Amino acid sequence: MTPHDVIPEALVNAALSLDASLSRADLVFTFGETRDPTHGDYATNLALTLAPKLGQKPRAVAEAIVARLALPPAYVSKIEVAGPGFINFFLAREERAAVLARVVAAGPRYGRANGGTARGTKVNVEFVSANPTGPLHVGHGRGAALGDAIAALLEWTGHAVTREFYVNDGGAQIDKLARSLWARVQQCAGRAAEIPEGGYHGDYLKELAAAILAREGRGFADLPEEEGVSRCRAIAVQSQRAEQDADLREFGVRFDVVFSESQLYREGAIDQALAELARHGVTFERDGALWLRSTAFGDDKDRVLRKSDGTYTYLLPDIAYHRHKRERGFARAIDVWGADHHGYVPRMRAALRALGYGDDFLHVQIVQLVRVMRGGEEVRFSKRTGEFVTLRDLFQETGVDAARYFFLMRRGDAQFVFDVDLAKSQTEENPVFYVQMAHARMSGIFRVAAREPAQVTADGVDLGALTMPEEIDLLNELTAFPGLVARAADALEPHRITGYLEGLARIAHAWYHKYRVLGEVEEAARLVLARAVRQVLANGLTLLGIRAPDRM
RNA sequence: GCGCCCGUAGCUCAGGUGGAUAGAGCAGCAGCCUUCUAAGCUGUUGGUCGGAGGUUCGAAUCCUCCCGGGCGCACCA
Repeated sequence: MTPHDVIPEALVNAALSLDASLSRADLVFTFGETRDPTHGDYATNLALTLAPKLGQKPRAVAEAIVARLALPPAYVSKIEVAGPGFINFFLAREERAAVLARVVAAGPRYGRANGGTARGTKVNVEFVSANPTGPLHVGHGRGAALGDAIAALLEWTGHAVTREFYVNDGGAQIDKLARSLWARVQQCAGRAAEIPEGGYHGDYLKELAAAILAREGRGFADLPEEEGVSRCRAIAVQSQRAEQDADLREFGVRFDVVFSESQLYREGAIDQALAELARHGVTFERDGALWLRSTAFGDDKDRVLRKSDGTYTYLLPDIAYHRHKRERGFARAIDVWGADHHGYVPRMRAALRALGYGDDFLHVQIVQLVRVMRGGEEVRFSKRTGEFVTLRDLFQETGVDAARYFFLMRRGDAQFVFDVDLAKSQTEENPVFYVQMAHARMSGIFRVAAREPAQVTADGVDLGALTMPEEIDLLNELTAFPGLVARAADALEPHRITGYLEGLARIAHAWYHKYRVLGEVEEAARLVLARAVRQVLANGLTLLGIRAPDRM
């Protein structure tokens, strides 16, 4: 039980006792850490929001609530009504230090939710989902880090999460890839051949073509064109998928499910989706094509599902895919998409409405494209010209930890400039090193003391010895962590965790620099504090998929 | 033209779903190593929250309009 559980509960009970007509739904208020220590440790605006409903002055309501507040004995040292009607709580010293016992007891699980409303809810997080037409670039890396962290946040708050990768292995892009590869095979065999219009010019197809000829023999180039293209298609998809998987694995991202578009065709899911849309009466024919009446569901124009040439647009398999997710039992589907797809959101949402799904089923998290800076200049990349900044290039240069951290330290929907030089630097300016260094320093204390952090507990230790301002700050920060994780998960915003870690690391560095642990009269208490700080730094980093090293 | 995202210190960005005097980090300036990592710490300068209205006890946050940037508006994916 943390102050975040205890005090709000007491507030609710006190408020309800004020007036018989009040119900829990009337009590809308915030409770949280204060920014200014003179306002105590925690504050609530309950009286301010309640006053209009009761027709009384906020400060009078606040006084009435305080008078009826039933908190455990010696829980707070002071409660005051301040400003326009805030209620400020000053935690008793023993209660503040009690967080250390909670951290020690929970260990790597500190910050995970162990109860609540959405326990075990099945959530599907689909991310990266790069077409198998080439290597992963830095934008995919950002999506990978973000999707993985969002999935982790949901796991930490008790959801049953499936990490999923969708492979577009049908459609025109793959056809172009296959024909581009076939052209490279011809060129490699010494024949004149052109990369088709809109095809792929990258060197990786040259290398793949050479490998094919080496493996299959030069007769491969003599196959009839359609057979050659067909075999190139299978080889190209398989090869690109294998490379993407290898990159992702090294980047620390693992998927539970890799789902192929072709599976939807094989299972008849496309036709089923089409039939269900027809059954809902939301399709119509015009100009030889089959359309979805998406304007009836918030889209700004109707959309083609089946083109006049009989083939399907991308929308239909995508509808079938999300219907498939629903039928697999997921209560929510979170899709992490690149910014270049954001115009696609309204029609997807409209399609799911047409199927009768609630708007809370699909959440599309847009991830803005990444610009890469090195040596003060922007590094350009383009699939068209074959010039790449691949994800692999990036994390091999900066390290996986730095790359992941950088991708996560900004909101996903904000534009982002990746400073390669900063990510590589091993100084305080680099936030990931700064945070990891704080963890390493806490570890260093135990190394010098020749003690295992796990063996240091709060049992029998006088935690009242922790009285310095930095120590009070640290205790408050540690207390705030579980609530922060919950809010970050709710908002699907991992960058809140990096911000928290930098703040915690800052105080930890200041504390470390200013006070000694070993050999001081406060040693026992400070060792417990160091252990708890180390644990929470590690938990936050681990959640984000970043290592917490014991030495740098 | 329409839609979505964004505009906060010189720079890069936070700002807990409307709260108290808008915060960090870099950069700048001034300091700190016989000590568990100076791979660090301390102090300090710096603001018309793009602009104008509105909603209310209270707005960086919500609404409207305008300015400026990015992206998207296919019988492509």
